[in-house]
Amino acid sequence: MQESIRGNVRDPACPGRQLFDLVTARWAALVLVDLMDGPQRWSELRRRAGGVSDKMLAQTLRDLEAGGLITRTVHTSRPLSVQYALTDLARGATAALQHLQDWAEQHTSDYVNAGRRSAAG
Amino acid sequence: MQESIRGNVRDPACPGRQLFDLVTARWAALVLVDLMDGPQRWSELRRRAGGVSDKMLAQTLRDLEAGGLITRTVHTSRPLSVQYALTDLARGATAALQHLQDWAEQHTSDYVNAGRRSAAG
DNA sequence: CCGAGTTACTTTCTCTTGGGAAGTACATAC
DNA sequence: GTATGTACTTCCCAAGAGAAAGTAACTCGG
Repeated sequence: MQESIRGNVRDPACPGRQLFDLVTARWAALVLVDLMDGPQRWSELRRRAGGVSDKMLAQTLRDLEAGGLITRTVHTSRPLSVQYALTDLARGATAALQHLQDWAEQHTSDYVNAGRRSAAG
Repeated sequence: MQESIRGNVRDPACPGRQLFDLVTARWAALVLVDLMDGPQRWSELRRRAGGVSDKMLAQTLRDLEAGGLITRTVHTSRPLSVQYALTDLARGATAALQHLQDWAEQHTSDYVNAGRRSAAG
């Protein structure tokens, strides 16, 4: 059994905060949710994340792997492919991230309307 | 009744994606969860966010207000105080963000251990 | 009235970060 | 040899983030 060390997200020096920053990072959040549909390759992730650059995808993937949230598997097949998959550790985070995405998609209209408050009355 | 326009977080041009980026922004996520405990003042938020600079807090707060996620109320009392509070729109997001923070705090040990994989065997 | 302190920001300066695009390595197809 | 495809890496430059000082309105003390 693991020690029940509870991190503190409010403390910038706590690793728990780093973990929080890691999963809420600009591209990490998108990538993690994409991976909920199953393991995926570089090119798939790049397409689905929508707007990510090669450089940022590589960096995001490496950070996520270093943090133990995803695994990287190289398949030395003919054109060479690499698969990325979620670890068990990541599951809880992706669930919350998925809720956040659903919320954002469902409330898109409210958000757009909030930006036009001056024209509302 | 609102139109049921569902945003698409994968599309970088969709306002739903902007909304997602807004709530997952570095400091916005911390501030939104802090505000779940009730309306708070500038100095409170600054203390609780842990490590945010004045500039970034101001910018985060303004972005959040512009997006309709928080309200800003000025109390022209003696030393001057400004209170920030969540809007109804923000509620769904803060709930998910809270889950994410809880997850990060609960799995801090796992994260720390993942970073030491080379010493594990 | 003058200076010090408080709160809520704004501005400036500088260093880090992020995006775009080209380059690399390996293999296939022609 | 040239073009295509996958999975990255490197370089350059502009946007962004942090530190710290400055600002504005008001109060207290002398």
